[in-house]
This record gives sequence, C-alpha cells and structure tokens, in this order.
Amino acid sequence: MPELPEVETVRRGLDRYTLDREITGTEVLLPRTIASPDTPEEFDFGLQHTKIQNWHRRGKYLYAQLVSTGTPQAAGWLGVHLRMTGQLLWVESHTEVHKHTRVRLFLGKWEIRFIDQRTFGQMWWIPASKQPEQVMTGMGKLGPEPFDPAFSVDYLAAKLQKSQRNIKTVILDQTLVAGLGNIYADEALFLSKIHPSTPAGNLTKFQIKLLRESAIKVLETSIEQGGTTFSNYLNVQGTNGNYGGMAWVYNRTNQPCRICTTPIEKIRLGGRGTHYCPQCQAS
DNA sequence: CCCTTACCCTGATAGC
DNA sequence: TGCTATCAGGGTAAGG
Repeated sequence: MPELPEVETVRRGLDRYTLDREITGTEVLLPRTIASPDTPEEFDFGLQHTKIQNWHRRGKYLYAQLVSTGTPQAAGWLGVHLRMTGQLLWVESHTEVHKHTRVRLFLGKWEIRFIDQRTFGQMWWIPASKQPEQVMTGMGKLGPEPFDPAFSVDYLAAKLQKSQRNIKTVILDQTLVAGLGNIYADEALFLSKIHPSTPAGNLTKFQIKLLRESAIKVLETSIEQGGTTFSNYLNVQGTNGNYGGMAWVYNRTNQPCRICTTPIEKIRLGGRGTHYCPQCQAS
C-alpha cells in the first residue's frame, strides 16, 4: 500500500527519468482507470505532444506539469493516485506487458507503465485552464504535509482535542495530515508508545508532541530506505524498498516486540488491521 | 457536523 | 484436490 514514503520515492524516480521527453501517445487498457476526462480518447488527446516539466507530490497524490512540445505553452497536468496496488514503472516499450497493465504512456522507445492489480488506482488529465485540485478533488481536501510547519503541535492538539475517536483512525484521516497510511500510522504510534485505541482527546500535550515527532521520523526514515518492502509496492525501476525489514510492529503479529519481546498483537480499528505492542503501548 | 460502515477489486491464504 | 470464506486497505459516498 503506497503511502507518503513510497509515493515520494516514485516521484523522485519519475523526476529522474521522465522529464523533457515527448509523450508520443497513450494506450488505455482499462478505461475506468482514467478518472478524468470522461473518455480514453480525450485523455490521449490531452497528453499527446506534451512533455513533463516536473513531478509534484501532495499526500499520496502525484501530479506533473505538462508543456506542449515545440512551444513553451502550458498543456495541463497529469495526475496519478496509486491507491492500494498501483505501480508506475519506467520501462522500454518492448518489455513484456504484464496482465495487470492498465495504462501505457509512450515517450519515444520508453514508457511510463501503470500496473495495478486491484484496479483502485486512478489517472487524470487536467486542462491548463484548471488547477489540479479542482479535478483531483480529494487533493483539495488534504490536511498539511507532515513536514510542513503547519503540522505543528498546536495544530495537532487543537484537532485531537475535539475527537473521542481512537487515535489510530484519526491519524489515518487525510484531512488531518496528508500521507500517513496503515503501515506508518501503526509505526508512529509504536514509536510514541501510545495504544492505538486511545481516544484522541485523551492524549496529553506531551504525547501529542511525541506523536508528531514520531510520525515525521518514521516517514523520513522510510524515504531514506526507498519505501517499504510490503505489498506489491515498487519504485519506477521495479524494485522495492527496505523499510519492511525494519518495521517495529506492522505485519509482525505474534512476533516478539523489538524492544521488550512481548508478542505483537493485531486488532481491528476503523476497519483497518492495527498492530501494536501491548507492553510498550500500554496506555 | 461527526462518525461509522459499505463499497470498489483481485489474489493469497485458511479451513474444511 | 478443490471449493468457499476471509482478508488486504485508500478514498469516497451513503447513512445514522
């Protein structure tokens, strides 16, 4: 499940390989992957004879600024969300086409290939007359980036104070802070020694400060590792990251806690599997 | 407004 | 061996 570190790793790869090359054509193998415009034909028409200037990430969304080839004219935006199982690979076009391939963007003899087993992933083409968040509406509702000064202790405390929901569910809410998913939510709570069932409003200022710092730290660590090893996450070169082997609790049910050797427990919160150490995260 | 639940989907795995 | 049930969860929409 690509979260902020995985999406950031993909963004860096795309920035390295895909810029300033003409998009010569597209092939949409699964039309419902294209969230906008309405048809693959319009998507193709929008992208043809453009080139990517740069890639941006906001939360778990990726979007690229496009310009027309030949002229410096703005040509809109390309947006991508990987959701659960999406992969963006930079491959030569003769590479065998995997059966879960949903969209191909041809850039000369290379291509950006969107592969997505469970088909929740989406792509958008947005005309230059609009801002990306007008069309990728979820992006407009995101809370601050975790690394942004706006994600301050005071901001977080004010938000948490108002809620009696369990803290695990709350920090997964992308309108609170953008980019945490199930893996790093569990990891951040472990590093903070906070039980995932704790009502958000019950946390002390000290715990909130620690939670904020832990979230930032675990995301930074994972970015350094090139993202996780879990799920079918791959970077643009088709390899996965190293974070999974370092995980404190995620996907470690019944395995010994790396701090106290107590078996890691798994419960269900907000419909999501939640891993924690009952000893280290007692309160 | 706040919160919970269902849904989209495919493949891996568990249990009989 | 093969069948069925369950689980994985990001984001969004519907419902209480």
